[in-house]
Amino acid sequence: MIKRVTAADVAARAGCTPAAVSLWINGKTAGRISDQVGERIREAVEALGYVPNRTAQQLSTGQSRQLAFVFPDVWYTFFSYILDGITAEIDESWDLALTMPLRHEREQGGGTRAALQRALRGGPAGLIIASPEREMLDLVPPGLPTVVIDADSAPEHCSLARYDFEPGAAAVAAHLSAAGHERVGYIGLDRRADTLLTRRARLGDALEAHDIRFALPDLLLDNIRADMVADRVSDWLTSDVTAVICGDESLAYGAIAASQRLGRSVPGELSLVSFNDLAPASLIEPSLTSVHMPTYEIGRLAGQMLASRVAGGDVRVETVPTELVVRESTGPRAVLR
Amino acid sequence: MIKRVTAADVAARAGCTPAAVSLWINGKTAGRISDQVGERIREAVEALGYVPNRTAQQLSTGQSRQLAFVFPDVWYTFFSYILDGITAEIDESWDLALTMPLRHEREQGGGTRAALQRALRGGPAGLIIASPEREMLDLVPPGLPTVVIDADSAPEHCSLARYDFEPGAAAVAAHLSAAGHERVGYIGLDRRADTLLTRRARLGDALEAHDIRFALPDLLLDNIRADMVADRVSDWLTSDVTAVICGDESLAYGAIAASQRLGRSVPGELSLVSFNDLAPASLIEPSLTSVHMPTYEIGRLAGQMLASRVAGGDVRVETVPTELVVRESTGPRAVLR
DNA sequence: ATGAAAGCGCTAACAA
DNA sequence: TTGTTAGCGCTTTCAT
Repeated sequence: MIKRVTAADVAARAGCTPAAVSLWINGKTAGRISDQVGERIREAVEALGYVPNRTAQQLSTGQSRQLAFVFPDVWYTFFSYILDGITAEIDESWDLALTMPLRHEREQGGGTRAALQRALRGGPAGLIIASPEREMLDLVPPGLPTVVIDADSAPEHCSLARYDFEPGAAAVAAHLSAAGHERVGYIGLDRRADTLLTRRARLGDALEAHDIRFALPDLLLDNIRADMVADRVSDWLTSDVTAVICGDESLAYGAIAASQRLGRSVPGELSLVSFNDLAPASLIEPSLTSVHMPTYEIGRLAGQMLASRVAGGDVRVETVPTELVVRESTGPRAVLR
Repeated sequence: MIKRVTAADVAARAGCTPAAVSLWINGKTAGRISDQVGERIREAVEALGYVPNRTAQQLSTGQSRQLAFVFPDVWYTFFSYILDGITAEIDESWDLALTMPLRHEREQGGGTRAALQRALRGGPAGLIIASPEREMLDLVPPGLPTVVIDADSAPEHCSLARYDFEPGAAAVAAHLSAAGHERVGYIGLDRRADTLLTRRARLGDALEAHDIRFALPDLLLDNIRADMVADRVSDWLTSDVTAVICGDESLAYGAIAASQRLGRSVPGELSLVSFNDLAPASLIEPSLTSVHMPTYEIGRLAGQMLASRVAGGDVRVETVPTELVVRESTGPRAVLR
């Protein structure tokens, strides 16, 4: 760490004690610091460019001004939306420490537990965990204000902001059914995250209610890079299905590419639906029919919940609905050769 | 912060002093701690679940295990690539604290200075700053190991990893010239970042060498959201130009949408080129002709440079070339009505 | 209204 | 080889 100006330096210049500087800095000046001394301190702080040492403050008070945000993968724009929501709700007195699996941790699968552990050792005052995996949440110290985003459930002592996938999934099923589809396939992410498993489960229920069945075993991928997805999809996709549902938007881009490479046009010869619906969904060609998840909103919600929690408020659980946005990537069931 | 087990607790149980615990924890046991005491400490640490308090360590040693990464905007996937590169080069003993402008800071323009200040008060051992603005770098304390990414220049005491835009820009000019374009327009981002200004400057030089001129005043935007970009482009684009160059890929998506909305097909009636070339460039329709910037590689480079700098190595400056990737969004000059 | 002093949990220099 | 002591920079309680 770099040698910096300390409260003692300021005190020396202002002709008072470090304690007075502390009081003044923290605005606890009422009935404690006279105006003259206050003014001298102000001048000295200004002149010396004094900035309190957070580490010392933290050690002294036992309170950190750091909020930690743990998320599984840098590659999902999804987390940009959440982050944007969170930062809209917290003020500049907080430090936001983002923690994600390191590259080698990700390569050997997951790494989110390790990421959480690293986040914890920074001694945060509050914690936000996005799209956690099953085995992670038991690491969260009870007593640490925590909000979990995008999971079915969380420990008692954690606030929770989650999606209700039921309406979105029901709409997908109704939409595909109306278009005559009866045999579909599912492409998912190979991670044990609540949110992913639930999307699949709600979808399964909804499709069953419409007598639509999965005609291929699910394709589970561990990577969302479009080119890698495209390769795997090419080997998997057969003429057994007339529609494919992707558990996440990121997978759909590769699926579209693969489908076209195989000579099956979208939506002419294959319909494609996804979950997530971020900005690119409406930009690609064909634009993507997708279950919209209000992600910026859930980020704001999480930010609010954490702020209130850290301030001593109660644990809250909020659920926001999803809905289907129909675009160009779905159409009537193809007549198969 | 949660009440935790301290070294004193461990010492009490092991029948030694806190100092011995510290030595043992830090592996400085040679000739200092006997095997018997060491074993008792090990047992006590184990039984009590002792984890050293980072804050106290940091205050005591003056050394933090935190690396700070400052970047201007969550919305650029660009930074995901960099982050991916950085995390490939650092090990788990480091905490990586990401800092970006808060939402309200961004709204009133920039906020990157504020973000840097927030990063600094965490007392990082090293610093990476991506795509800085002109007035930021003077805030960096000399003596703090720092690497600047994606800027023309940096203070003496900072390492620098930058792009050479000259080859990319030259290729753009040659490509457009060969296709017969003579009048073009430029869409940029309204931020005083070196990288953006330099892209524009190198492009200007290169086009001039090919007698291609800017037939419209540059359109400078403060937002990269495709829908907002599209609106502004619609008002700006005229038949004076047959090709448009975007300073960043993110702008091109909106530009394509706007162009098509105005009834000018791409590339039939308008050619489009961008800088940056991230994954979506090859996925959208038409795929984007773009100046490729090796961003993951520059992230790794930065990670290496910082690691070596923190370990006492020298300041380094590295420059990586850019190159044009020709795809579908450019074609022969349109015959204008 | 002000100053002195203790202590947060750890490390490092010192003495024993 | 071990134990003691003095800080790191700040906050806070207690005298003055």
